[in-house]
Amino acid sequence: MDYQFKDIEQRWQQFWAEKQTFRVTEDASKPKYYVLDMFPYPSGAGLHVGHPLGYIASDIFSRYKRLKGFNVLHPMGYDSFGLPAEQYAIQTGQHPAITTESNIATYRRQLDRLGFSFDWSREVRTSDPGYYKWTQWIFMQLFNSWYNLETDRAEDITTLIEKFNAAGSAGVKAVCDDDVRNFLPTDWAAFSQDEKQEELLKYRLTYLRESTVNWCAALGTVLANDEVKDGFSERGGYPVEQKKMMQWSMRITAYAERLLKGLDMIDWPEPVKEMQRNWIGKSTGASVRFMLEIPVGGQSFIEVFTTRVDTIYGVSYLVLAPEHELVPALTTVAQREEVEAYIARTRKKSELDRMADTKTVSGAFTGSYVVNPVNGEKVPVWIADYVLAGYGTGAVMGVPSGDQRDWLFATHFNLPIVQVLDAQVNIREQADATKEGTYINSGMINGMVYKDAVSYLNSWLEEKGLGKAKINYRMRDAIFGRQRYWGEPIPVYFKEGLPYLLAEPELPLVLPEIDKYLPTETGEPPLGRATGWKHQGGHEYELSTMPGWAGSSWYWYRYMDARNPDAFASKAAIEYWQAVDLYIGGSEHATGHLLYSRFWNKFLKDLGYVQEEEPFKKLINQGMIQGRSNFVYRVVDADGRGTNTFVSAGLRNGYQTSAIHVDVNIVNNDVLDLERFKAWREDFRDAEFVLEEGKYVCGVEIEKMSKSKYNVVNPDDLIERYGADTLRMYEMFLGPLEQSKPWNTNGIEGVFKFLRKFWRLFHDENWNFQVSDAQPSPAELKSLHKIIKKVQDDIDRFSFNTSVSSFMIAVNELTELKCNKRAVLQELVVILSPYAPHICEELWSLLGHEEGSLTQVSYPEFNPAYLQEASFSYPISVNGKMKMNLDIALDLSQQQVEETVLANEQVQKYLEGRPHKKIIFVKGKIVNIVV
RNA sequence: GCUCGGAUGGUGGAACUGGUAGACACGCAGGACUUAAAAUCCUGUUCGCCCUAAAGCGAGUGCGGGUUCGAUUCCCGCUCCGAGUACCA
Repeated sequence: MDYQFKDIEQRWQQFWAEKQTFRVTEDASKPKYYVLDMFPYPSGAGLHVGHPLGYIASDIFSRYKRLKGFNVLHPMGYDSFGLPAEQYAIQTGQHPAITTESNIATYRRQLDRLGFSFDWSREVRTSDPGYYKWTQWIFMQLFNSWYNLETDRAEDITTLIEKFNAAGSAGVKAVCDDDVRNFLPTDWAAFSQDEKQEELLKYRLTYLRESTVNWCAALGTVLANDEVKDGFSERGGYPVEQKKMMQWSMRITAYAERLLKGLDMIDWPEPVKEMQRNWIGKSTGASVRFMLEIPVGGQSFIEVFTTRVDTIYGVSYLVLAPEHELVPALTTVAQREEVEAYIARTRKKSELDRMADTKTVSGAFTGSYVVNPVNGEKVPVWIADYVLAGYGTGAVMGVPSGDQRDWLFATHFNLPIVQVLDAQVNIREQADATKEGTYINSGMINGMVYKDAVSYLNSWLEEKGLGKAKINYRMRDAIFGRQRYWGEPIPVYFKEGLPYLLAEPELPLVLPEIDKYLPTETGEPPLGRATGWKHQGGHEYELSTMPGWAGSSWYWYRYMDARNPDAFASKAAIEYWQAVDLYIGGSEHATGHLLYSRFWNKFLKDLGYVQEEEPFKKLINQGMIQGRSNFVYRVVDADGRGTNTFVSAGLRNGYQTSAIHVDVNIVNNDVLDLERFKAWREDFRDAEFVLEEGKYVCGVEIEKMSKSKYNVVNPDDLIERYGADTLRMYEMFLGPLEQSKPWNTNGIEGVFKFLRKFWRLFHDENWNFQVSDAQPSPAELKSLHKIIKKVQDDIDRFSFNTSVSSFMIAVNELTELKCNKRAVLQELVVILSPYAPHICEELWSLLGHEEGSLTQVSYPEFNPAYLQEASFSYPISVNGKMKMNLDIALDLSQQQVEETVLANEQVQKYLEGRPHKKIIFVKGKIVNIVV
């Protein structure tokens, strides 16, 4: 029979499901390999053709690894908490759980049709109470932990209490809030329970604190920094403003250094690592105290952070952020009006304006002065919005000669510019940030070089108590609460305004039913609507829920032991599977999911629950699949009204037209199917066309794939027409996995033809299955062993597109050779099976093997002997220009080759009688005659 | 502005450590089969010149230089496109 992909694919998908072919267990006799896909949020739109790209690649890799003898964990699940289902619930009243459930069913059906080798018995859903019980449990561990800088790891909060008992706050080096109290052991003992809890909260790795947050009024919730892009929410694009609120946060800053260092140990794309480095934003410098001339507001100094302490003799002013807490106290009566006006002005500027407008210099003088600690000079204190309240101390020292922003500021306000290094040039024109040369005008460091000056100043400042070396990070603690319904409830209740954890047996704290998915009348989050939802009937629960990234920050561990009711995963399972060996997903998660996951992983390691410092050993970002839109051009009449006539793209310049998106599914190779177009929309029924060469050619544009642009290509349609094996191979054939590219269905025929041709190798001209047991010829073995090696090399470097080409070459060669030898074809079936599993299973069983045993065989052994040749057709070039080919035996020496080449008549013709200077000979590669 | 990635035929792309540029496929053109169409198969297809044709000659991997017997590949300088990031002191 001809290649009946529909029957074949249905049969094997059913077979795999019934026999649970891809179910894995921890098998100590085999090496393990963990292949993970970023699990999807099940949106209502279902999968488009771009989504499976990464899943296909990871599936090929998983199947290949199995053939190579690995015990492969390859699971799939759903990140099923999230905003869209909740927005839908607000509009329709439908419970998000119901929407989510039906979306998951659609996803599952679509995934199943692609023939993936997932172990579905390990499926997870983040919105399942059996799953989020453990998300809540991890939250509780974080609440019960603090970060000890002496041991450089998270520890149980009890070790902190012991330290307080033994030596008070002085005995503790921790990552904590800025406003921790100083106390003696006796003070600690005298604190009330509430006071103790309040103090401990400043140390916990998840904590409640009044913080400035990104408030998105339209979504009714706060957002983390990575969920905000250019002042708008990443989801939905609504405006975001700064607001002070009591919020749960995660002390991710405690792990800043380890998150940074860990990047050097993992095999990730450099851009992702670079983005994380920038996000963490480490800078090495010093904090320096400038004493106030007159102490104000209980403060006697202003602290600045600088990366160039060596330029401190060049300071001609200090600048504070307009929001800096000392500004009101520092402002003198004479300057009050100007300062207040300036603050009012900056406040009015939105975040966006402030970012867009980086050119204009602005600021105001407070009227106060500080003293430069190194030379006792009087330094004026200004405020300006180029200093950010949120970074460092919110105050900087202005060194106009070394920093361009300071230079612009000083020039604008006529402040002095002092040269500090003899190597600085042109500082009248612009700042020179060089570190070269030796110091001048710089008191005690005059004549020193950069390195010495920095360490000298740092120790001098530290000795005097006026400053010290300091490392600063740009990364902030992550806001962890969301004022939304469809997320994990935070397992906390309040007593006397202080948060307390639930007891472990009370988990999971299940999301309560509510009447409407909106905030309460008093502005509380939706959970405030739940009636009678109180801890043990008395205390208020926390009403915000966890953010979207909570459930995805540890899910790879749940796959290891997905149904365990007693632990997030058993110790044995974690010890066996360890970490993810290959992780495939989109680069949009570079600073969100991938950073938070690394953070939680390190935390779980500190507590001894997991062993690996880094969760994802190798990461690959699959490229985005963009949409490719097609257009028709409607002729517009003199009044600007659309007519009933559509002109082909090549002729549209002769007309006044308007471009209309046309469904890409009724266009083939940019040629419009006229009948289907007329049937597509009622108003096009009587359409008339101006054709070119008898065809209507559509215009093309690359855009995002979306319904409104009619450019969505659904995998189901393609599977219907060509089958899953064709689609799988075509998606790989499109180009390198990591490259972004527009989807174009043109060309899928080529892959389909290939599979038919492959099928035909096993059949005679009447489609009867027929293979021969005869010995393969050397040419056939050569083809086979070429592909054995090629595919193995390609998969090892994730170059799936090139293997598809090689398969085509192999099948072309074998067709040419009329090869139907079992010994060759059988091996070929194994090699192709990761790419096109259905057809290969079918042929495998037709070859007489036990059904389904294809997944247990080994990848064929490569034998280089079959590729060895006696001679090679050398390209002969003259002065590096290829002229001709010449067949020469491979075992000849350089001298023999030279003689052979020079003796050749045609070669002599190219030399035109010129004597050769030398002959370059690279065995098996090239002969180059230099004249 | 900074960081990263990219640029190869009409199109997607290949060329892995410097060694025959354009594999493989799409599209297109021509042909076979067919009453016809579809499907299938065969041939050609980087560009230019020359030509009935065969053959030949020249140019060619964004642009300009360099290293080398030899450069899509390495180095220097630029142009354009894409992504991320942005007063971070």
